[in-house]
Amino acid sequence: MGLSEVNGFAVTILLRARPKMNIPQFRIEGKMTSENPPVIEGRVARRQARNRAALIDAARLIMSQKGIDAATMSEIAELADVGAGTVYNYFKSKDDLAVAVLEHLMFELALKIEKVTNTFTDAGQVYAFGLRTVIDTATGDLRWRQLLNRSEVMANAMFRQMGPFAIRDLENATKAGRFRVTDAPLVWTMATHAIVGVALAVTTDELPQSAIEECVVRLLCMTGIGLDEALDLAHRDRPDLAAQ
Amino acid sequence: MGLSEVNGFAVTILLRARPKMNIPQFRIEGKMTSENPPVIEGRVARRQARNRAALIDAARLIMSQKGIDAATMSEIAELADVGAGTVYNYFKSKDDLAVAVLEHLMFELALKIEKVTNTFTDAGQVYAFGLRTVIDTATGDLRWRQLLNRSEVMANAMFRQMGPFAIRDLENATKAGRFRVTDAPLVWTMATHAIVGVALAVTTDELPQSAIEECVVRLLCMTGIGLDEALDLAHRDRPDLAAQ
DNA sequence: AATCAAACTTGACTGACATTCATTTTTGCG
DNA sequence: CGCAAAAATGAATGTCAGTCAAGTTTGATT
Repeated sequence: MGLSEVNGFAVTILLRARPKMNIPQFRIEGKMTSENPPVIEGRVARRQARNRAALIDAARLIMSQKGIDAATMSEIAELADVGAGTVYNYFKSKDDLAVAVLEHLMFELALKIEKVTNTFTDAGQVYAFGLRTVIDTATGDLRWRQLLNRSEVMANAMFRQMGPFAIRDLENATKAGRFRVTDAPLVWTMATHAIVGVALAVTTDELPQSAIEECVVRLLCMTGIGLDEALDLAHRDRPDLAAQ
Repeated sequence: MGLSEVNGFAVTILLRARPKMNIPQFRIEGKMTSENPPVIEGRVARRQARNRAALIDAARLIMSQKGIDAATMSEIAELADVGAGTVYNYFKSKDDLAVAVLEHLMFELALKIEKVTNTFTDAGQVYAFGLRTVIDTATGDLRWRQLLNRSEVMANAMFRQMGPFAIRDLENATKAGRFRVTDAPLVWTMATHAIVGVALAVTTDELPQSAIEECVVRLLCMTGIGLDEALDLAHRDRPDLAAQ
């Protein structure tokens, strides 16, 4: 929804990648994970919130189209309808903006998953469902494809935004005797990087589509349940996310 | 061996990162994975081999010092003692050069591991030992630290250069009834990305040093042996690699 | 040894940005 | 309305990655 413009690809694409950047400074504080519009004080604050959101949105659009590196700050600024210099009032650097975009994306997905799984009774199944949804999204959603190329950033954003949920689930399932995880953050770190790696390989056709299913199984193996139980867990019914 | 010069860090470091690059063309063919100096025909060919090696060496030195993005082509060319333009006769682009550097590094390590493990009798143990060695190197060797920031490239190089060995071991161990792996390339893809991710997190102090041990265990879990067997395998005696 | 074309080198130059900063505009307030 | 502080702006700066026209080297041929 909302990908209307920029139908094909600008034919004028210059295959650029990885420029150099300087050490930046900036002013405006304030986070805003986009979920929670609990009335913002003051007109300025509101405009800033709007600008920030517009920038993230514009960046998301352009970056997921041409890739993070090929996106230029000026076009992002223009699409967000602010001056080129203004971007730096909101984000320290291009990379910082990219991180914001990715975290935004991840947080949205985390919430979507949370909404479905909070009715589940088996903590293990919650984790399994989360894994599968993330991989499916990463390989299926066009908007993610280009972003996968910066895997550390992607995996990091995934770690931070979905981590609280994932780690909670890993620990719950362990308490319930379902999993055997001693260091949940470690397992989740490994999972995020593996997911991004596999997603990248699948979208590049280095791995077949079918690897996704098996990937979920292997990620479940990492939780210390055996292969058989992992297979069982992975193949259980899974409710559908209300498709994006 | 041979890291003599550049003792500390140039204090003049400019924190740069990710420039833009164009689509390149180039001429000279020829690989040369550095292992196998089987007499190269002709003076030209020899000079080219020397240049290529010098470039990879220079790039390795500088990139592992300032990071891949912050390294500039000119300084690499200068250190390798060739003209700035010459680099492009050997490598299509900066990224291409970086890939060559990483693959070189990986191949060396793969051979080192191979040399030790080809006396092992248990295929599972070979894989386990390989995993541990890679993680130890990635987190311990200073020269690797900076390179981890481009995780996709790193993981990719690892996949390609060590993959033949790793996949062979996974399959052998499976045939021997030791592991239960149906799709070895997938498992190895997941492993490489997870390894790089964990190494990155450890060198960044986001994960404790102790995570390394547990990481090996969890990677072994992915092979379909249970947690207990994984623990057992991970804790077995491991011969030392003749230290770098 | 002299000649020549092909194969290589070279480094000055170009085009592209990311980021900065002097100015201008907007706000909030007395 | 008048001001100082906070924000926005876009022209200007600095830094490369990658190109290319001109200069060298090579080895084959005479």
